Amino acid sequence: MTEPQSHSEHQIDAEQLRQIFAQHGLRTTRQRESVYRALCACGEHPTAEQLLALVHQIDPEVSQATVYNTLDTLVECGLANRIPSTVSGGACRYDADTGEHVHMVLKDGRILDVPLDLSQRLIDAVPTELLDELSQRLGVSCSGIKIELSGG
Amino acid sequence: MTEPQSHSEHQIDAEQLRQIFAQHGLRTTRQRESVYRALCACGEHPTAEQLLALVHQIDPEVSQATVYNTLDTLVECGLANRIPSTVSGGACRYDADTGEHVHMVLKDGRILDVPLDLSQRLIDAVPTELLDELSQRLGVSCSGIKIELSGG
DNA sequence: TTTGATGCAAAGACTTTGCATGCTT
DNA sequence: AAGCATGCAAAGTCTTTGCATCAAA
Repeated sequence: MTEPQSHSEHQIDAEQLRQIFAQHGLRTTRQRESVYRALCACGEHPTAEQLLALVHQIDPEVSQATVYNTLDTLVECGLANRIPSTVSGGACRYDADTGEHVHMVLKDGRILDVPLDLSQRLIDAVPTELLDELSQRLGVSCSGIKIELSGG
Repeated sequence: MTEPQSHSEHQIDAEQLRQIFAQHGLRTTRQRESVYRALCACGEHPTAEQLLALVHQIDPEVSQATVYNTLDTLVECGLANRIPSTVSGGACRYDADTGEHVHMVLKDGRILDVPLDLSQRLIDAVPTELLDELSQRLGVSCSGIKIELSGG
């Protein structure tokens, strides 16, 4: 029934990753590659702690601090998204799929991806003219829209 | 231009508040009333720390721990909403307006309310049939939808 | 009077940071 | 060789909790 989503079929190989890091003035390290690979391979949206466990399966010599630092790096490079926790003080989750898509937050805290076609249709359903009107009335420009579903 | 929103013209008086607490098996205390009043009076969406400062203006004898506890209580009673921070480890913000409305998160971390009429139109723009289709495909029922805009 | 609620401080969860060492460039 | 990145542990931020005291019902 609940088939796992994985539309982040990592289109980024080692060489492209190196280039992206370089474009941001960053070095390519074994740890950064491991963290990124583990995140891409993970069907779910892991917390930093869960991700460390996954990373250790392929590279035991990575510290938790480096996972945190690297996740910040990946987010800055546009290689990952940070998903804030919905509960007080809860851990953020991370997503290697930076394409615009919708999440569904389950009661147990897990987060499912909404299939790309449905995500697109949901986002497209929001009329641009509403956002324009809003920008005018609030006096600030609207630069993004995020839709989040809840379910269980 | 950027006129402050305040469509939470606290429709709840002291007596109604008491009743709501009672319905949840909770006592009405001076601290709970103060925290709720301060939250309603606050045009912005304060953090727990900011709210303590506001509460102290009308009732200096309230502790930070009680503000945290009371905010949990208010959320459970449906008297407030918790808005998770968008940054790692950031403080949650709270909103006395529990009606369905859209938030716009500014780059500086502040959160604006989208005027009720626009919020409604944004939410209504999402087609129900898409959510139905999604529920079927993911095998979970969709119980809520949240739209968040970003701007600055 | 009987609990539930508070205040304080300590503990807990999550994340960041300082510094010496190592590795990428 | 130069300097960024790592690992470790400590510190920092936000939130919850244990326990004695207080107050609502």
